[in-house]
Amino acid sequence: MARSSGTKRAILDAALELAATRGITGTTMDDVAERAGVAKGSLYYNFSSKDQLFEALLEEGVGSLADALREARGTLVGWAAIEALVTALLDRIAANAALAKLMASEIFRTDRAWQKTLFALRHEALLVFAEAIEQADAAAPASAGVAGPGAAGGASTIMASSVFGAVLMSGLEWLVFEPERSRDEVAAAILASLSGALAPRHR
Amino acid sequence: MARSSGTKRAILDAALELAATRGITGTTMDDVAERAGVAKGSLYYNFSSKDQLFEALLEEGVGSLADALREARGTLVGWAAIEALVTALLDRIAANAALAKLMASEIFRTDRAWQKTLFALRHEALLVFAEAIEQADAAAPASAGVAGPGAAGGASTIMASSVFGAVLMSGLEWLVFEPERSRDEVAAAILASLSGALAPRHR
DNA sequence: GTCTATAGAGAGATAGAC
DNA sequence: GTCTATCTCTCTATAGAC
Repeated sequence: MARSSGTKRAILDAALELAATRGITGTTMDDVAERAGVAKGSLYYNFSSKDQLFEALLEEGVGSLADALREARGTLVGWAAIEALVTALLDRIAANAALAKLMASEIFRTDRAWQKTLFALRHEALLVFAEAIEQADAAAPASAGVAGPGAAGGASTIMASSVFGAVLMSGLEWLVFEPERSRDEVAAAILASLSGALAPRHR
Repeated sequence: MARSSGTKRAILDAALELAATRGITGTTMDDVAERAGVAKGSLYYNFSSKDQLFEALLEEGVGSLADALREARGTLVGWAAIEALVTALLDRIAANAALAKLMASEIFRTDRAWQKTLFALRHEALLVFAEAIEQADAAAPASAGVAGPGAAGGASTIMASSVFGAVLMSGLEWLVFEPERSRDEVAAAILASLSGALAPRHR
């Protein structure tokens, strides 16, 4: 469900753009109304409160992330799956930098009205990574210093965060501070850091 | 310089704790005063404004990070340097989770009064990683699909973000959502993801 | 150097006309 | 379904006593 009259969409878009730079708490309903080109009353006609507006925004944005990741992985396994997930996530960050910034700043907040919603969505997205990692980790050879397959000993959610964090931070570093780089260059750098380019050959 | 009378310290500590969960904009000067056990007037006696208070806080916290990282690296090179940096950063995140949360949520904001200060400090910390990476990357064998040493082709700041992001996100995932795990387990999972545990043996 | 009290601006939310 | 006008509360910051 997208729109009643386009107004809802305009409000969500305006709210996202503003919150990406000022943060949610720093974005006022007056700002959103002005940017969306509607009156403040219309905000409250479409959303019951500021909290509810941003919950809807995060639900829409982060909610589709897990689907996109699952689709990107498809039937791939092992390192190919990791590669696909990393580049898909990077592309999504590039296509929606505002949402990525918002995610980065909200994901570890524990006092929000929408905390449960966001937590569930975050968990779902991480799970796609964790599944691919469990499978790839089991298949890969022993890694340096740690005993064989399953190197992380069941800590696949931590490894998933690790990969997710690597992509999110690099992606935003690129978009916010080094926009002159190409997408492929950034993707290659991330994949290099994850493929052991920094490690010696003991694996 | 730490204190005039302990009041400054108490204010900074209170501000950090509150901002870690509510965010800076969501933290009021009244909250800070109450938690610090002083009157609001004392906040403005010690800091000229709310912005200045939080700038001082970030400067103190993030500013010491680069020093700590440099010290952790010491004279190590190659993968040993990366390992030392990763574990040092993880330990610092664990020791100061509040600051880590704050960093995660402020690092990509571009509208803050203290933006220039924070950018410079962030850059300094990333540089320590970038230097170690340039050296390790040049020394390591060819990585999968990409031509030999210097795999990232000068994108060492992106690789640095990648490693930094991996540690920051995993560290917070651990502290916020999976505190029952041990530090060593988390460190091992992060290092595994960076040492190529997920990649095939083509390197 | 720390307090209380308050000024003044800005925030979320609602009422009611059109 | 959208607007304008306004209510009420909260926030930053300051003034002035102690």
